[in-house]
Amino acid sequence: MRAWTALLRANASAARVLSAGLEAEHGLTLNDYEALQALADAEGRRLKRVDLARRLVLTPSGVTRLLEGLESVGLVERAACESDLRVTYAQLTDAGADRLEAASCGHEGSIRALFEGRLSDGELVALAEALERLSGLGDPTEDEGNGFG
Amino acid sequence: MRAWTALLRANASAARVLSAGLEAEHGLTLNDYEALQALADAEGRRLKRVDLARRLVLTPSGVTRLLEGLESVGLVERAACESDLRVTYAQLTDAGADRLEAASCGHEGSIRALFEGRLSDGELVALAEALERLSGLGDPTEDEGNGFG
DNA sequence: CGTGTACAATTGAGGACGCAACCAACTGTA
DNA sequence: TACAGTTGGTTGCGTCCTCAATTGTACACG
Repeated sequence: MRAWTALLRANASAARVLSAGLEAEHGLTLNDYEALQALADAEGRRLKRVDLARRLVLTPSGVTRLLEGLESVGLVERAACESDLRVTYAQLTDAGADRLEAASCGHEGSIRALFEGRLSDGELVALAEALERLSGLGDPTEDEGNGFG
Repeated sequence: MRAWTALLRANASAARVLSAGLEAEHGLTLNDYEALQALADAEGRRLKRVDLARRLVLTPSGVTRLLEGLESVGLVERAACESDLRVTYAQLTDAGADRLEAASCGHEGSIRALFEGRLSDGELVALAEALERLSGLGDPTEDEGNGFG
């Protein structure tokens, strides 16, 4: 998760503004964008749908619906898993990578414009780190050595 | 906005857990709770609907629907404004104050339990302060001298 | 080799919320 | 008084997301 992702979650109105811009210019919602980015960062440009859900802080059903849209326009496709027939990978297509590439520059600029002058780089990092530490709070599956109990 | 409110916004799963508990025990969603609290804190225990919307980071239509529920169970009622016939106040009733009182202790305990061990008090304050500084980010009505521009 | 439990993914139903459009009332200008 | 522009509030509609239930597969255990 990039540094500012958690900050956007805390700021509904900022997220809306960004999402609207992204949608107008590239036909992507903020969640679409983050899904593409998660896939682009992943090994082989693909992720199990369950893992993508965790990464986006969505339920599996939310991911199914999110990917529906991305699959229908060819930015993501399904890929089978050889070792486990239950899992379906979400695989970033070349078109998806291109779209992400096209959107990322403007998007990151928008983010910088939003945060600039409000938060120093140091603060941004500290904040993101602290929020990161809280991520998964309240998640029933949270036992990944978070320095807890 | 209390210190942890912004932190909950950044943590969807934690917010869901709290909301579920609140709903099971007191019949209130997290937003219901925060609306009651905003009214309880306000002068005369009442707020213009527009102001409540800003406080809860909701649009006016969201507030209309949120208050629908609270009005239907008698926790909030409508009150007219003498000087401006357009405005309707959301007025906390005695029942609403009682319900808030009943819920607050357990709720704050739940929050403490969630955050405890992850964040020191100092970190909590620093984080909340920084998030506070970002609040309203992207809001078109943001011209309150945020050191921007 | 069946049988029970766990898990990935999807589907149907419903909730929360934003946006756009709307109405009513306030304000300033002439 | 007449009119335009702004603001408070509500409603219709669409979107996104969760929850609960379901299907198909994996894996342990007798």
